[in-house]
Amino acid sequence: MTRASSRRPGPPTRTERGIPEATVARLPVYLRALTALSDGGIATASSEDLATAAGVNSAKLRKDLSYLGSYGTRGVGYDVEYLRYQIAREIGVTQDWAVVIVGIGNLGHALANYSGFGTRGFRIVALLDADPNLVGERIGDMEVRDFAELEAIVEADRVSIGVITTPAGPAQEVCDRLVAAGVTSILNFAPVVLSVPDGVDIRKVDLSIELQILAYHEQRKSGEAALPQVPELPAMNGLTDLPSVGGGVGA
Amino acid sequence: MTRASSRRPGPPTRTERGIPEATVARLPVYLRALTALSDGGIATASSEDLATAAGVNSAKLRKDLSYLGSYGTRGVGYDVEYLRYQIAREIGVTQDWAVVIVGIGNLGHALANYSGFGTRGFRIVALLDADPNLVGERIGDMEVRDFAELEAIVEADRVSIGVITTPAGPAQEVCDRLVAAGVTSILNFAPVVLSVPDGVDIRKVDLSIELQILAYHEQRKSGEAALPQVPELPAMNGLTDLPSVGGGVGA
DNA sequence: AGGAGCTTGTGAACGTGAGAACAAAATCGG
DNA sequence: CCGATTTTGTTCTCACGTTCACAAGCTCCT
Ligand SMILES: NC(=O)c1ccc[n+]([C@@H]2O[C@H](COP(=O)([O-])OP(=O)(O)OC[C@H]3O[C@@H](n4cnc5c(N)ncnc54)[C@H](O)[C@@H]3O)[C@@H](O)[C@H]2O)c1
Ligand SMILES: NC(=O)c1ccc[n+]([C@@H]2O[C@H](COP(=O)([O-])OP(=O)(O)OC[C@H]3O[C@@H](n4cnc5c(N)ncnc54)[C@H](O)[C@@H]3O)[C@@H](O)[C@H]2O)c1
Repeated sequence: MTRASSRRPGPPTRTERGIPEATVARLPVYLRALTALSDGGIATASSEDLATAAGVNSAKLRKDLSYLGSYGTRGVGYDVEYLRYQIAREIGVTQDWAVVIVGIGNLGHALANYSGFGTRGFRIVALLDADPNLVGERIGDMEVRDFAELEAIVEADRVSIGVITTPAGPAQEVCDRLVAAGVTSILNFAPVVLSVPDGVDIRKVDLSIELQILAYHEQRKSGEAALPQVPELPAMNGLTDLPSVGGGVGA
Repeated sequence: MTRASSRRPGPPTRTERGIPEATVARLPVYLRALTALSDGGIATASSEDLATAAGVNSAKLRKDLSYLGSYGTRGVGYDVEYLRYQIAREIGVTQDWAVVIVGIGNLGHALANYSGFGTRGFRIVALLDADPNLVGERIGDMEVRDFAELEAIVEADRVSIGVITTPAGPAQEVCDRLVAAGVTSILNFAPVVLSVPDGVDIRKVDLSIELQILAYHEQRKSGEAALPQVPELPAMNGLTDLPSVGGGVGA
């Protein structure tokens, strides 16, 4: 509210260091590309190089980077190490974030075994499950602990990120417990829409949805003019016959 | 190119049954919400009900559904079963799609054990891995087969969707093999940017990126006015000193 | 039969994102 | 030291996505 109250069509009125969501979502990709270049011994890279490595258009990449500041050198390009550090700082992965995983079944085990976290700014501090048969099991150098310990762990380790890999049924309940315990960011793998209060960020990873999106495009590739234009299929009749149960869904 | 070549501000010139990507990405969510309502014995639901269940704004939901046709009844709402069928048909999950999974490590095992596919329009026809020690292992009612069998399997089972859960290193090579074998849609879990020819769709699921996006917002929540405005940090000096290795990244 | 009350489908306004294009800045060769 | 060359940072324009707001259409009650 300090400046830019004129509300003119001008530039999107980026709120004080506010970076567009679309850009935020690409920064990690750039970060990874830079790390790869760095590991390959490359010290300097142009926006074209980086864009290729990240799989985006170079104009977009330059504009994205311009939100962070002017970290390139005209006529030369970007210093790989320097830019990498700046992006890491902007994202917030120069420090380590403590993470808990709830629901150590198929997927939870896979995540627990995954080594790619530590190297990327995250530290798994606890594996939690409600099943007494699982509690105590060792996975790598960690041990599955009882979900009841959640609150104590969140407080002790200053956990701000929680990962939900329970079945869909208990996911909302688990989510509520996480939020109540003080977790303010949640990554959800369960196929449900979780509701959280303002101030809590939530992202979901949903395999079925990804596959269905692929299926849609796949169908259009093969189908094209194959299917009858609009099948005008089964019973639209059922509707008028119904006693109109409608209305009350959930809340 | 048939009609609407006037290029006027008018409606987005939806190409013959072309549904906006953003809408396609939400249809699976609606489908799931409808299935839940259906299982709950609800026969009719308003756009408001559906929107709540799907976690979106009701105007958006109505507009999304309007791309499929007019399947609702004014003053009443949508017939749950009927709409569910129409969406499933539009996405293409009234038929089953054959899927292969390549790379049966931590994540591949989890996916192989996951029961949520069959019920959603997908059928896993093969689990493939290059590691001879894994080949032959039974997972559920399937057996891990050698990656060399890929081409035969793709042809025999008309596989159009492939899932990559190998490490990042071999992912591009695996991807190329899949494409060469005839797979035209790929879901990639490896943290690399895969390049594919036109006509092949690719989607990625990237855990680290999701966590980093959460971290960014998390940092802004806690930080706000805590950090020094622009740390103006380390060596931008390094740049001018360098022999300017720049240029040749990859290709 | 006619009007009251809902709820859909969509037109229009607004906001965000992508990409082309170019001026400004830096290097390098002469 | 100057002009050619390279590559960034930014401006402008167009496309896409979201949300509001309301007329059209349906049901139900009187
Ligand atoms: N496995 C996959 O490949 C896969 C793929 C896509 C989506 N998913 C989704 O991910 C989630 C987990 O899948 P999975 O295959 O690992 O399931 P799973 O059944 O193997 O594991 C779920 C775990 O959660 C635990 N749990 C249940 N209720 C709990 C509670 N209230 N508090 C704490 N822990 C609890 C269970 O004890 C179990 O260990 C599911 O929602 C599933 O739909 C899984
Ligand atoms: N495990 C996780 O939770 C997790 C999380 C995020 C991302 N990922 C990514 O998913 C991928 C798989 O992870 P993971 O933990 O299951 O790894 P993993 O090492 O356990 O499994 C990889 C499997 O791929 C097989 N493989 C290797 N090269 C192959 C080839 N050329 N052809 C066929 N198969 C081949 C290996 O034999 C192995 O079985 C990785 O790219 C990883 O970065 C994993």
